[in-house]
Amino acid sequence: MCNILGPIMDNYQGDLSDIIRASGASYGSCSMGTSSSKACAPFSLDHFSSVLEGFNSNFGDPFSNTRDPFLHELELPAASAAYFNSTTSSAEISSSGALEEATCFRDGVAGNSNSCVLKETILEDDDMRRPCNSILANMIQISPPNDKLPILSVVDALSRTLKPSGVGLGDNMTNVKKTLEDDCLVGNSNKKEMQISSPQNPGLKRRKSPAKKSICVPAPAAPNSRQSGEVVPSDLWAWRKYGQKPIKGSPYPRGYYRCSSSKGCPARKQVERSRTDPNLLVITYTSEHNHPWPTHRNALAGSSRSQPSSKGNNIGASKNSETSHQNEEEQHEDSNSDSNNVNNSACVQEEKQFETDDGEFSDIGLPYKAISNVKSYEQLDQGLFAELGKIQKAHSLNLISPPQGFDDQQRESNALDSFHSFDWSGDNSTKFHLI
DNA sequence: CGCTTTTGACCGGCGC
DNA sequence: GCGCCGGTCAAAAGCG
Repeated sequence: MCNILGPIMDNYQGDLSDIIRASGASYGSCSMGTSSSKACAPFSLDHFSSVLEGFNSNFGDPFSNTRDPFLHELELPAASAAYFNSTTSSAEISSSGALEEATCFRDGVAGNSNSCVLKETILEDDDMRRPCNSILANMIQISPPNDKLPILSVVDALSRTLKPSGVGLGDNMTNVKKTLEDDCLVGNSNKKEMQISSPQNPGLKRRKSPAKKSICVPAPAAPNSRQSGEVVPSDLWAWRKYGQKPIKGSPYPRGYYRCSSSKGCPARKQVERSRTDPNLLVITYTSEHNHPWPTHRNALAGSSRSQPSSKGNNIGASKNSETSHQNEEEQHEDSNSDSNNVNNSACVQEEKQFETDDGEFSDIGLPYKAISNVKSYEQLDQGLFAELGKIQKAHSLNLISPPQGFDDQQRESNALDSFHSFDWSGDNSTKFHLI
């Protein structure tokens, strides 16, 4: 499962940010330690901190600023996207460039929704057919090659950026490079299950639209659980719900949220359950924050309101975990007690693997030692995510006021962001899932 | 008081 | 032009 770069590079048609995101997935997969993670090299703590640093600077979503350092410089001519499930090597391709619906994969295990997909959609003008880029957990999306940036230089840059602390990743990157040489640069992009539709779609006309990124995460609670409300995975931004609409073709309404951290912030997000898998939430981020991410959430009042006494059709309305840690804790407790919560069970299983396997990563630099001795999974969570929170907190200041020497290379490191804009300290089922 | 959620109304884009 | 649909607005009410 760790070897994510393999299927990517076998079919590589993307740009640097794609590779970096792929590496982010690999990072997440490897460092958390599963039975298959031995093949992956550990990352240094510096790298991990950089990853955390990069999480929060723009979108509330995990991949907000990953696009900027590269895609803003590159004018990619076309877009097609592949969604990889590294577990099964299956892939779906989309060339539309527009987000129709986030695709949620399962890893083949019934009821185990630990595979998440993120799509990024950038629609800027009528001719714009830019790549959709994303990874989350073991799901990877790649996009077409950029003829202005040689792929090998992309890999070189990635090799520098990843700062592997061991030899394994370096070897992996070498393999990546070789794979690119062997496959991609000679135009062999049709492998495995991958089906790449033509990126050229001259007749396609789209209206102007802000960048959109969509992420699919396990729903913290089933719709029919004790809490009728949608529990949205929390991130570090404060969001205010401003609307909810039933969506045609979906039995679940879509909630509309805007950033309440700063007045006038254009950031928006939409949250809805996947119509194909109610256990998954599709979160679509629109526009970017125009302010640093908040050091504290200023949205507390009214966030812990009790459920409405009537109008039971308000799926996704009565409880919002976005700004309420109390809600998150309740949800945590709820999901722990819900034996039918398949997401939770999947998470527990992964954490158990991690707990018994931490010796493999004693030199990683991540706070594994603090985790290794905990007894319960809850303690495991608290230990890990408390440490992550410390790192995150420490680096938040840098985000607000970047230190001198915050150069392009560091931004590249930040571009390796991945997962932490979701609240890792609350709901068990919404945490970053170990792979 | 300041924030939230809820929810019907409103608006604009799009297809016919 | 009309209807559908998605996105937003704003008033009402609740919470801390």
